[in-house]
Amino acid sequence: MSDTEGRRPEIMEAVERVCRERKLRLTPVRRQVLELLAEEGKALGAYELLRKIGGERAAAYPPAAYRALEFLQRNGFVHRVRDAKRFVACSRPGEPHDPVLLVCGSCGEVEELQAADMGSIASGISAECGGGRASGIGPSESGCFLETAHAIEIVGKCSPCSADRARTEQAKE
Amino acid sequence: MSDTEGRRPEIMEAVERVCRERKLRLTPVRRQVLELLAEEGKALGAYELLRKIGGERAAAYPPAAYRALEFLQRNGFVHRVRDAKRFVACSRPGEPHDPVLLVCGSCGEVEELQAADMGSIASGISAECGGGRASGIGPSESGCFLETAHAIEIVGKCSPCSADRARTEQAKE
DNA sequence: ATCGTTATGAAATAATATTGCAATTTAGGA
DNA sequence: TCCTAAATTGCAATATTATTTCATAACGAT
Repeated sequence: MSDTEGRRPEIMEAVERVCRERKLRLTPVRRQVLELLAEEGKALGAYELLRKIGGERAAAYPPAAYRALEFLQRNGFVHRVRDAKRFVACSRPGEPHDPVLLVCGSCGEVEELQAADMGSIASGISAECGGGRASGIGPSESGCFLETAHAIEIVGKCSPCSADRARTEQAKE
Repeated sequence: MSDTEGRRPEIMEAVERVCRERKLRLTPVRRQVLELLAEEGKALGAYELLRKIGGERAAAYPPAAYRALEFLQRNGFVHRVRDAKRFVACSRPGEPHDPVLLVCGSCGEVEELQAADMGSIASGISAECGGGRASGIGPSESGCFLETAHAIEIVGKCSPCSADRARTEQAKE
């Protein structure tokens, strides 16, 4: 169901390697947050993580979670799912890729796709001003638009939720 | 700079027409919220709108804004910019289109593009299960993913902010 | 006119996220 | 080894965004 479900060891290993290479400090809190996300294999909220990492006490200390998440995000180990106000472990930590997050508007499930074409379109938008306008995206009025590390999110309805909906509609008759 | 700047009359007229056609109730609060968004021509937060629509009193009453925004959104007159936690008037109210919102991560400016190819890729993802997989996006592991009315957002850096950044970098030398 | 639906008023509170400052730890150079 | 600058953490307070609940009012179709 999820991209990272059951891949915790693999993901942790990859992240540890990257941190060694880039001399990043994967401190206990940061590691724990990442482990939780990789383990669960789904998007979790900051306060959900807080409750998990420290019992009652840490639950009252939001910045701990946000700081760890900020670090993990900045280094490409975690994606922030803005639509769902959640965070999800990256399925390809450290590797260059073009993530597209499919967010279910009903249940909040998030799936990470790798989208070559989507990425190239985004690059088209974000390429040098006036250039790279392939793919039918028109010129931006405000000119140049540089893409950052943010993932593109697409909100829709996942398979189980679509099924639920169909069942509900049917039940109405 | 913005898509709707200076287009308030045009937009209001279009929305009024659509509401008549579809028998939607464009009540005073809803109209006022839309007018503000169309007038400003940029994305505004719910509490910003609240302060504008009712002085001190209404400022204390969030649901008024959220309810109006929910109506406007549901009917395609306003886009919710989740990344920026803002709302922006749709540049093509009532018309079928494939909006892509370019959100500046620095200043929060939002620009609405019409993206035929982006739209078709999204449709590819969201088409009937197993079908419509053009454009290089692979099949979703979770199967079918139906697109909703949500706009796709791409976060980057707008032209002025890029210039600011360049100037700052230069200043450091 | 009345009934069901839809919209508004109001208070409270939930959920998410940030700021500022002090204390500590760490990495790297003198 | 010691020192220093930078990064990280602890902690309190608070800001910002969004929703829930219940009651009242307006609307629109019969």
